[in-house]
Amino acid sequence: MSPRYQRGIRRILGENSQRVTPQRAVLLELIHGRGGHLDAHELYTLAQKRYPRLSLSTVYRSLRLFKSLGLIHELHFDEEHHHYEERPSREHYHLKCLGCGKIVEFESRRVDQLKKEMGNEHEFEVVGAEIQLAGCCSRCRPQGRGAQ
Amino acid sequence: MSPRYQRGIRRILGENSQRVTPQRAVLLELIHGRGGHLDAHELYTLAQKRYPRLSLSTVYRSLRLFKSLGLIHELHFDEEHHHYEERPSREHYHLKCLGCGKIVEFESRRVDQLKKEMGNEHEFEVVGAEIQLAGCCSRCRPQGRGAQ
DNA sequence: ATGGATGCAAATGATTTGCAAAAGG
DNA sequence: CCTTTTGCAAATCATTTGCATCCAT
Repeated sequence: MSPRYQRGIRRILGENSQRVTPQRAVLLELIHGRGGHLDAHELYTLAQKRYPRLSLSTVYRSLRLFKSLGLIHELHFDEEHHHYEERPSREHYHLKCLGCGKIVEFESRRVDQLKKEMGNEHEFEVVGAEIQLAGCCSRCRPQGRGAQ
Repeated sequence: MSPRYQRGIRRILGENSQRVTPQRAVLLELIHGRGGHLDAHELYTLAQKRYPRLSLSTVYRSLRLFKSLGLIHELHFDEEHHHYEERPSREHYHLKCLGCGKIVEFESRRVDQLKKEMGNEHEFEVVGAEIQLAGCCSRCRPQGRGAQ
């Protein structure tokens, strides 16, 4: 998409002696462009519109590569498959509505405190946190807002 | 195992008009007895020692039932399959060592604060949290202890 | 040119399901 | 008894892999 992003891709792949194929470029652009939390199949379907010869195995191979290079994050919701998002500049977490599936991203200083605290308490060097809060958004509650 | 636990199982299954089969009893006792975080296959192998006729489909069917009754929790680590634990009396979270795979359970008031805070901020009624911290335990670091 | 990347189809791993037989209440 | 549950095998879904061909460098 943006030439700046294209350059970034080339640099990171190149530094790791990975080739920049059109398949990889399309996939990265999709993950970058849509802020979404796509799974492999959604990504496959979307990417095929731009590159019809694309195969599903390439999607999986690319996702594994991107993950290993730290370009993307894998999310583990309460499902049988994973979802993916661009690696965020700052670690963040997810709040998911059990009614409509809407996902809200959030950050919180409390999590940093939690990581530090648990690291000390259990003698761990904590390097990452994955948090999914589950709940019901205002649209999915009859009242429309408020607590309870 | 304990007759008290047996009675608990019978009550909960009975109230939901679910039969108490030896297969289910063995599985629940395993999940209850071992504090572990077993996956379907581990559970299958262990349960087969006590009930050799057991089939893997029954394990999966039972896990789905137990989950739907709220008897167990499903954990989503960074793997292709899930793990299970007995439903804890109080919600807790997990800290996993990337070196040896050791899992430490923890609770923290900070998480309750986080849930409340995010609920207000995003107009969600938050009903649950799943948290996995990843890190390196003292045994898996050369220094043996201390931070960084 | 040439080694890594892809497409395809087949393999694998995790989980679900159809169905007849077994068994809990 | 009668309905639910089970075991088995086959089906399904997610993901990986072997291999001949293709293509980015």
